[in-house]
Amino acid sequence: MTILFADDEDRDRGWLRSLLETNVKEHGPFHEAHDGQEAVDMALKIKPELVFLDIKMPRLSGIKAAELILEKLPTTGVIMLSNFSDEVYVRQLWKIVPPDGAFGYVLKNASNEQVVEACKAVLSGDCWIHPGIARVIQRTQNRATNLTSAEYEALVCISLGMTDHTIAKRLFLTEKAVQSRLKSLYAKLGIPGRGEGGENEFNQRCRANYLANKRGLINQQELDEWEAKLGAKAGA
Amino acid sequence: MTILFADDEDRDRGWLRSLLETNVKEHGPFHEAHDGQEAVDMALKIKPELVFLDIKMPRLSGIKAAELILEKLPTTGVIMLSNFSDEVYVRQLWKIVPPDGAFGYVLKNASNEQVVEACKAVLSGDCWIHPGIARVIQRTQNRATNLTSAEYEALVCISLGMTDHTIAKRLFLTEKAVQSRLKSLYAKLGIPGRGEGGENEFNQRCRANYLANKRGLINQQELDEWEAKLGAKAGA
DNA sequence: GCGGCTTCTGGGGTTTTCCCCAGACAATTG
DNA sequence: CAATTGTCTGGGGAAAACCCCAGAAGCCGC
Repeated sequence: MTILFADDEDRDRGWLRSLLETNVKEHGPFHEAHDGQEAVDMALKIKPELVFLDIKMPRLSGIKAAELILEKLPTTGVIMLSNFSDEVYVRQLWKIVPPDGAFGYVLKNASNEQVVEACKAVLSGDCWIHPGIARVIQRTQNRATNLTSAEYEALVCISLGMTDHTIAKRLFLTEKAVQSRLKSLYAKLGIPGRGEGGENEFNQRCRANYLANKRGLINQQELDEWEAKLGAKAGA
Repeated sequence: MTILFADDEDRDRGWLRSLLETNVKEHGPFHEAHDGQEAVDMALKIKPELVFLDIKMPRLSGIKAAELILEKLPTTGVIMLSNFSDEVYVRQLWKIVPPDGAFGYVLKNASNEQVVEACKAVLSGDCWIHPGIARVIQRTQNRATNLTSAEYEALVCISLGMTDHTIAKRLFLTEKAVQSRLKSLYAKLGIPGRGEGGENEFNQRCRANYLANKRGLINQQELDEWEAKLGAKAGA
């Protein structure tokens, strides 16, 4: 039984280590990585049966790391760890996991039992998804609530605080096109228009922000990365 | 040496327990609470010398718990644990800690050494503040960047997606007053006005949101609580 | 090949947000 | 006491955001 786990924080590595030591029979020494790149390197060398990957790690995200590992070793069991129940990540993960691969997605506020459960499931070829994410997954498959990439793009832009005009220039669109994207975005998020809100009238732009954050469609870290990307483009 | 720690997550209690067991000499059995209320009850009974409190806990937040404990037992050493480097919390904490009290503030991504360090500091009557928060504390004391409560209130409202008109009604102000608050808020966050942004024109409302989140002035959990409060008021 | 969907386009409108200006009042501070 | 700061007040104006409408191009599945 070869197990690798990757996390950049002392606390979480310690957590996993003691958890696995007491719950996995016939465990060998565990292999620990401190970031995504190290995890990939180690995985390719030791060919573990099971890999735990934190999503947020320096150098290489857990998602990317999983992609690289599964590319070479598609039968590896992968369990993602995350602080967030974010739709963004579930989305991304869905794309890279082989259709018949075994993987798990557990939130970091999971109980010890849940982690052990996920561990067993993945080792026996099943998937284990944290209860808190079940509804998220439903949403990614629902037409009426699942955002298209155009809408998502617009969402990111307004979340960064751009005006319609600025967005149009950045994405090479007309302002009308931007407004069109926003309109359908608001609709999918279920934000009432002017006059439909009764006593609670909303500023749709800001409301979209709030709801998107709440649903985990976006989060601060993701936005910061976008900001870096788009900001650089703007500087040129 | 009597030590109490309170956290609602398996992982973090496990972390603290093993950390303290290996690093604190002559430790007795540690006392563990699972939420804020339990922490207060236990503290009043066992009168610990040191208390670890997670900020985000069910029933009673760590901040409130600290307040109640310090009220009765002002000499207790308190170490707050947080996932965030949020200004909101530092602010609140500042108010309730007795001027000569010893307390610590450590982020949950701290290394094991840092926690031990904080522990020692507080036990010997010093304060220990996580490096990542030093600048936050500076900001809370800087005139030009520290928000007044009026500005903060406005910030929360726009982050929830309210319009000027809705805010005015909720807070019993004129719309002009709301705009006045927003204007100074934008200024303190350093958001350029119309025409001042050059190529990057901003929607100040949304930009304020983004920056406030980035600085930890607000976060999703806090907003959700406000939403519940203000939403209830609106329903009536 | 036909509907269905998304996306972009355009005209022409209302409301909201933000801008500049200036004044008044209370509380704090030197 | 004066000076400063935070807050609310007001008028009037420009720009942005949002509203309705309708049409056309492209892509997909049936």
